[in-house]
Amino acid sequence: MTDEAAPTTGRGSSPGGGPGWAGRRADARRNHERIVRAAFEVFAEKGLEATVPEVAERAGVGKATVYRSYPTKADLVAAVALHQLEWLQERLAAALAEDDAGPALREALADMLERLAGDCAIAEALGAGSPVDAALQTFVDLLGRVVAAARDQGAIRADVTVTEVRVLFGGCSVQLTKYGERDPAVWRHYGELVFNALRPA
Amino acid sequence: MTDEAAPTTGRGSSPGGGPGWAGRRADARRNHERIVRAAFEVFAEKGLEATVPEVAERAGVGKATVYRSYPTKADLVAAVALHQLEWLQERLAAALAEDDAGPALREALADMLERLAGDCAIAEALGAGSPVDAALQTFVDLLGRVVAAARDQGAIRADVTVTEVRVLFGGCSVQLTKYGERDPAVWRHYGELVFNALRPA
DNA sequence: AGACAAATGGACCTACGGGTCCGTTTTTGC
DNA sequence: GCAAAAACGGACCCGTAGGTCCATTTGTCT
Repeated sequence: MTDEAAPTTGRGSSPGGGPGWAGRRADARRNHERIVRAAFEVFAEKGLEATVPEVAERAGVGKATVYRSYPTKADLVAAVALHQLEWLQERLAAALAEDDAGPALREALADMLERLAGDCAIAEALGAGSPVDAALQTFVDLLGRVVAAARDQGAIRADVTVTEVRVLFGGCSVQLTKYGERDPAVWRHYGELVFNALRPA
Repeated sequence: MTDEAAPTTGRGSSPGGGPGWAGRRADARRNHERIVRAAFEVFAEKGLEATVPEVAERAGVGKATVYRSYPTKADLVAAVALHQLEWLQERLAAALAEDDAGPALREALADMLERLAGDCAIAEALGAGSPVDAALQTFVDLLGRVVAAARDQGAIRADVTVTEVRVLFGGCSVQLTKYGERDPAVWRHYGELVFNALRPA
């Protein structure tokens, strides 16, 4: 049953792009759309503790329909997180292309946190042992390169590690979510704080 | 005798030296000790997701015995968190007594994180909506005073808020726990990073 | 030692969430 | 319009964890 449709490792969750979705029935594709959107909303509002039935109800479909597209809850989370991760990676790639690595990192951090405002799912999934470990690796690699560039230019301390940035960045996400902070401007501000933490003495 | 001291349905979920413990049987008090210690260990190792049966087993007692002292799991968590919170508050009080507010804050942050190394329970409970809200208020008040002092002396930026410190501090705790970092020295280092984030431009 | 209350712990109940099954409905190709 | 295939979704199973009950044990007091 269900051949390549089930993204066991969180694969072709992007609608319209996956070739595996070619032969699918129209209503199936439509429902799939709604499920992803519902999952994003629900996880954003209530965190990863939100239940699959909850997502199903929000999407207006049955539990089984959700499980057909995503065999396990982790797959569903991964799909949502992956969507955001892609955006973050693009943002980091853009930062990497800039000349002044310091401001590039600073703005990237602010932009990324602003983007994550109110999105528990990715925030919690950014930690270790998440269901998107593979994709996370790419993200971390990119982040590492941006950090290295800033370090080489002396914009941040010479002993700053990617892990440090990750911890501070992820920590802010989780905490802001916990506090129910929804204002993107505030999230953005924390991006600057994180950058400040890295500045040379 | 000993009938005057709340014979049945003990109820009191907040032990810890209260007068209500006077007439208790010796073994009861001893078990209670073990339960608290076990809860601390288990929560520290596995986070708040650890189960009550797990704590009971570690303590070498039955589930019901745990529930007799702490009617609900939240009470148990609160007891453990409270213990750590007291230490943190004392540390902040000490910082408040120092002259140089900047270094005082910096060292306090480092000491506190060092103390929290590997202790998921308090880390997770430090967020909003925790079962120790009341005690947390005191903690936040104290932290606020230390921050204010540092701010007044120009050791940190003039627009730093307690919330910012709390978010960064709590964020580090949660993330470091998630990553399984156990080295107190590393935790300590993050305390310095947090302080750095607050420095004036 | 003996008796009584305090304390214990294993059996038990219940709620809930992840995940599956299968009869029914909807698309689609002819 | 019709049949086959695809998709649906409500009913169902199961494991787990919070919380309760009561027969039995154990400490304490005389």
